[in-house]
Amino acid sequence: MTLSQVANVEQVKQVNSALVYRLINEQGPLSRVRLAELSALAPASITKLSRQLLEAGLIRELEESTPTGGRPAIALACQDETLGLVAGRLGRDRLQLSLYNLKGEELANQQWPVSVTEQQAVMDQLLQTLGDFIAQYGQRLQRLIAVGLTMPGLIDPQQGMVFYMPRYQLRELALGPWLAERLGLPVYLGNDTRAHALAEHLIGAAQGCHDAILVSVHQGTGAGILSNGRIFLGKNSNVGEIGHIQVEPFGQRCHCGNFGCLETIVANPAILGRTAQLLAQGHPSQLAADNLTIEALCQAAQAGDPLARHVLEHAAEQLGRTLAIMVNLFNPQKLLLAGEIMQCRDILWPVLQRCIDQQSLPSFHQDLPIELARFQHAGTIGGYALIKRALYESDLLQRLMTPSVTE
Amino acid sequence: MTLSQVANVEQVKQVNSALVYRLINEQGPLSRVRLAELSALAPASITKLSRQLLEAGLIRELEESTPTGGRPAIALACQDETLGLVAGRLGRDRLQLSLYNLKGEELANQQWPVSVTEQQAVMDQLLQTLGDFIAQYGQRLQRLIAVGLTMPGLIDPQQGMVFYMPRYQLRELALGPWLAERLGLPVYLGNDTRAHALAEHLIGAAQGCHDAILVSVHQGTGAGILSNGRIFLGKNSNVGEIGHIQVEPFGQRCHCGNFGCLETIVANPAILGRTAQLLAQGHPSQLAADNLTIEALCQAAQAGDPLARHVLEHAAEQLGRTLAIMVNLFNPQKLLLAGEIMQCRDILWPVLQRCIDQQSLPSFHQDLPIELARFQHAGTIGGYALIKRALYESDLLQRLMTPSVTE
DNA sequence: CACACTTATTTCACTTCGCAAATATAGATT
DNA sequence: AATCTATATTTGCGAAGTGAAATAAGTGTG
Repeated sequence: MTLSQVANVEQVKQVNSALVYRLINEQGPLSRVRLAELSALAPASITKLSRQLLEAGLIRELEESTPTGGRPAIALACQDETLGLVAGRLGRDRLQLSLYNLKGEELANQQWPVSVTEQQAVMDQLLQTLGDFIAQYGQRLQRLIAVGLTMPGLIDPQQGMVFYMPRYQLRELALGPWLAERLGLPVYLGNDTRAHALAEHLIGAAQGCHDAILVSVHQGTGAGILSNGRIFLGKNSNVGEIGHIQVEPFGQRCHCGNFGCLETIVANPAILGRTAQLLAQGHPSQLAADNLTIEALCQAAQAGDPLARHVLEHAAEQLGRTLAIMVNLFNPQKLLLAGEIMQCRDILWPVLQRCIDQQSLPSFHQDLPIELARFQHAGTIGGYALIKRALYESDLLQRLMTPSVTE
Repeated sequence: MTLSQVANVEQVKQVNSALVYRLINEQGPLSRVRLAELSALAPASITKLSRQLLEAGLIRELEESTPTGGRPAIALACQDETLGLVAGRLGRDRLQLSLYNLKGEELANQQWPVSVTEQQAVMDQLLQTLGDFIAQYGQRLQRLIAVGLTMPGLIDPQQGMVFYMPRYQLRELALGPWLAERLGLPVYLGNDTRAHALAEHLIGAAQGCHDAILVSVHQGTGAGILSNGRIFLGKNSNVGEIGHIQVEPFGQRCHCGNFGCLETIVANPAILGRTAQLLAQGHPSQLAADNLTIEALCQAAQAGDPLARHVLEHAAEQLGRTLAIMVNLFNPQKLLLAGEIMQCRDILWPVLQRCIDQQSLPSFHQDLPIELARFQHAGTIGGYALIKRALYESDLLQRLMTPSVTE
C-alpha cells in the first residue's frame, strides 16, 4: 500500500525548473536576478536552470537592454510563439481541433461532425482527423509539443483513460496512451468542464486566484473546482458533476433516474422545456413556441418579458442554492459562470447573490465576487490548459528538456 | 505573489525521513531491507536515515531476530512508549487535558470547568492548567514532544491562530505561538471536528482511507473532510462548517441569522427542541417532557416510541440530504458518523442510506460504507492526531531530529 | 569444526543538487 | 580612460541519494 512519495535529488531540479519556467511565463520577461528574488533560489542556480531551459528551446533571451546603472540585465522570455500544441474537444456530436502556440493564440481551428457512435469508429476518426490536422497545420510552428484533448465524460487524467462517455460507448478506454503511441506526441486527456476551469485559472478570469469555482450551464450543468491552485478531482477524478445534486425533493424525474436534480431545472434543455410548458399553459409572453432558443429567451427576458424572466429567475434560484452549498463546502475566492444564459447577468446575478448571502457562512461569502467566465464555451481552450498545466507541473517540461530517446 | 514552492536538497531528506518514520509507525517493526523496498529508497539511504532517527531517539532496534537463512534482520520499531504529548480540548465550558504516549495510549487525563469568558482570563487559565498538568504528569514519559490543542471554533492551523471563538471572545489570537513560547514546547492548534477526522484517519475508522468524511452531531453539526489523505481546509482553513447549509428554505431561524440551516434540525438542541415541541402539542409518546435528554430519546426510539422515531427520522432525512450533497462534491470512500444520536443506528442508517442512494451519483455511492466513527466525542484524541500528523509531515519530526538550539 | 551459503547492513566512491563567495561582464558615469 | 554599478557566471563546498562492493552475522554442510 506504500504511500511512498519518496523524494530524490533529481526531483528538486524538476520542481525548480518548472518553477522558473512558470515564473517567466506568468510574470513576463524577467532577468536572472529578478528570477532569483522571486523564486528564492540562488543566482547560481538560476543560471544553471535557465541555461538548460535555453538549450531546450523553451525560453529565449531578449535583446533589449533596460537602462540601469550597471551591466544591463538580459531579460528571459518564454519561447511561446514558435512552440505549440494541438487542443481538441470531442463533443457530443462534433470534434473541434485547434492549433495554439504556447502564448495561447489560436493559429488554426476546424471542426467536424461526428456521426459514428461506436467505440472503434470514434477512435479511428479521432486519430485520422488529428493526424490530418497535424499534417496540415503542424509546420506553422517550429515544434508541436503535445496534444490536449477534452470531452464531456468521466475521465481519469492520470492514466489518460476515458472511464465513461455514453455518447460513444466509451468505457475504461486508455485513449490517451493509444493516441500518443500512434501520433508520436504526448497526449493529455481531461474532462471539458474541469479543463475549462483550469483555463480560467491559467489565462482567464481566475488568474491569480487559487480557490475558485466555475459553473458551466449548457446541455447539462457541470463545475470545475479550483482548490489551492489545482483542480479538485476527488477519488475518481470526477468531482464537479453537480448536475445531479438534488435541489427539489419532489421535482421532475431526471435521466439519471433520480428526482429533482439540478439539471432538471438548470440546463439549457430544462430551461427551454419549462418555457415551452408554461407557454402551452397559456401564460402571456412574447415568445414564439415554435422557435424557442436560449438566445430568444434571453432577449425576451432582457426586454422585460415576464415569462422569460420568471423561468430564468427560477433557474437562478436553484443554481444559487447549489452555489451557496459549494461556497460552504469549498470556501472559494471567486465564482465564475459560463453558458449562454449568463448573458442575462442583470436578471441572474441578483438572485444568485441573494441566495449565496442568505445560505452560506458570512465569512465565506464576504468579498466573494461572482463573475462571467472569460471563456463561455468549453471549446478547445481546455485542451490548451491541460498542456500548459503539464508544463507547469514539471512532467511535460522534463520530457521536453531531455532530448527524447525516441527521436 | 511569489508562489515559490522552491525545493532544495534538505527538503528531500525531510520528506524521506518522515516517510521512513511513517512506514515504521504504520507497518509495524520493519527491517532496513524491507524499508528500502517499501520506500523505494536505496538501502544505503535507509541506513543513513534510520541512524539519525535512532540518534534522535525516535525509533529503536528490537532484539528478536527472525529466523531467516542469513544474517538476521534488525527490526526497527517506533520509540512510542516513552515519548508522548499533551493533548487538550478547550470546549464551550470545560478544558480537557490528556497525556498520551505516541502509541496513542492515554496515560492520564483530567478536566476542569472553564467559567471565565474573557480572552485574557481564558489564556491565563489555559496556560496555568497546562503548566500544572505537565508538571504533574510530564515525568511519566521520557520526553514530551509537543502540545496539541483543539477547540470548536475557526482556527488557522498554519499560524496557530484562533480566528474566531465567540464563547471566549477569541478573535485573531495567535494562541499557538503564545503558549509555545511560555511552555517551551511546540504547540499545534486545530478545530476539534477536523482534528477528530484526522484521528479517525490515523488510528480510527478511516485508517487506510484517503478520502472520507466525518460528520459529528453534538451541540452543533460539523464535518471533517479527508481528501487525498489530508484534511480539506479551503482558503480560510475552515471548510467543514456544514451546520449552516440551508436544508429547508422556509425553515426555522438559526442563530446565524439565516433560515432552515442544517443545525436547526440536526443537532442535539434542535432535536430535543423539536421533541419538546411535539410533546407539548400532545403527540403520544412515552417520553417525559421534564427530563428530556438525547439518551432518553434514543432509548425511547429504540423501544419503538413513535414520536422519538419520527424526530430521529426527520433529522436523518436532512442529514442524509446533506451527506448526499457532500458525496457528490467530494466523492469519498467512506462516511463516518459521530454523536450520541448515532447509537440509534438501526433507525438512522436506513434513512441515510436511502437519501444517499437517491440523491448522489451511482458511481459515487456504490460501495460507499456508512460507519460509526471510532471516537464518538471529539475529546482530546484530536490533539493527539494533530501531533501525529505533524510528525508524519516532517516539520515536527525535523525539530526533534536537530538537537534544538534553545536547550 | 572449518567452510560455504545466505541475507542484512554498512562503507565508499560518485553524481547531483543548491548555495555562498569570488569573479567576470558590459554598459553608464565621471 | 578610469571608475562605478548592477548583472551574470564560475568555483568550491556540503549534503542528498545511489550503486557496487565490502562486511557482518547468522545457518547449513561435509
